[in-house]
Amino acid sequence: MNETSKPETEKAEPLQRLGEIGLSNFAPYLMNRIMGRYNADLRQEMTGLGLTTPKMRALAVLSVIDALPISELAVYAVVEQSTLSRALDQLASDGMVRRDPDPNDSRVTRIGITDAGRAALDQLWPSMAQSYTQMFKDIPAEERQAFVTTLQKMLKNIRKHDF
Amino acid sequence: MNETSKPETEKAEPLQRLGEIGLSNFAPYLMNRIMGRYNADLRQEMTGLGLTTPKMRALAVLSVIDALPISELAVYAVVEQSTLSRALDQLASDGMVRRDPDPNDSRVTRIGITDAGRAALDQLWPSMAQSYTQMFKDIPAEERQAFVTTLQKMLKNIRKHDF
DNA sequence: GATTTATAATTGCAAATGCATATTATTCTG
DNA sequence: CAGAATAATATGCATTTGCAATTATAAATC
Repeated sequence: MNETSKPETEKAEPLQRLGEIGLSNFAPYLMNRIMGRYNADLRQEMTGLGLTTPKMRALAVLSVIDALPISELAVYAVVEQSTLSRALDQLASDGMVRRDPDPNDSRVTRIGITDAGRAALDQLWPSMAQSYTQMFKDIPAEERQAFVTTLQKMLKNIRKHDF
Repeated sequence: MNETSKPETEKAEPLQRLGEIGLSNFAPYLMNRIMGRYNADLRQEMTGLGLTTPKMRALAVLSVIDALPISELAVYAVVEQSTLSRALDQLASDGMVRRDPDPNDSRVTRIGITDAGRAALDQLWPSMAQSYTQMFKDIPAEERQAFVTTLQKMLKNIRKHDF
């Protein structure tokens, strides 16, 4: 049961259909399902803090990598650029981020997280950590590690940017 | 490296922060990133077929499990019930699904996929399969299998329903 | 170095989304 | 079995979203 004979023609598998694979064996389905739950659970918490998913994601990324150009932040945060632009409007008016003009390229605006931004994220973090814990309940450290390693490979495979 | 000493008090780890873990080691981040890319890539294809993410997801689920009540379909498809309701309006008027009253419980409507629905999904499937292939490029079968197994455990851990 | 091409960010707008609620049907309780 | 609690679906509405177009700057080309 490996890639068998085929010499040049690459794979000639007859393109299995979803029904044959089954939802519960189709990784993208499972991942969407899991992240749907995770994000929905978090949304509740966020609402209380006046945050939305894009706003939270921006803050989360900035807490790790500060002073990113908006276009890069959009990639890291997995938010459409125009959506992010508006999320930043709100975050800025709430004093959670700053828009700093890039000194070298006046097209770019770099986003900085403020203390208030960090504080908001700190308030949310326990919920995120809790969801994380729940998600990996009874999954041993070794398996978690292998899982993350696979995810990293997958991201490399499909990302369009170098980060 | 197991759950160690702690008797009653559960875990006493000081709650590592995201900055310490790093984005690229935080599974939920990676999963969101990967699925964001996957979904965005697919959206382009879907637009050509007059589909949206909720519509496509409904069709995909129905291609595997037909005649689901709307509320169950919403769970499987990872779409808000109200959003799904409207997506089904469109699918129905495009002749891709049928709304069949449940004979035993007149509150429920069961959704059936039509030939046209299957046909639309068939048209989309190559793109989905292609994204899938790309995503798992150079990841050996064994590792893929382990990955899916972990995903299945995770779904069990966080889902709110029994399916 | 003027002109074309590419990149960053914002914004207008139509469509999609999620929440709360309404509506109808079912089940549970006493 | 009447009345209350629960469940399934649809809908009103304010907000959010994504796409396309716009504006402003930088880089490339001739």
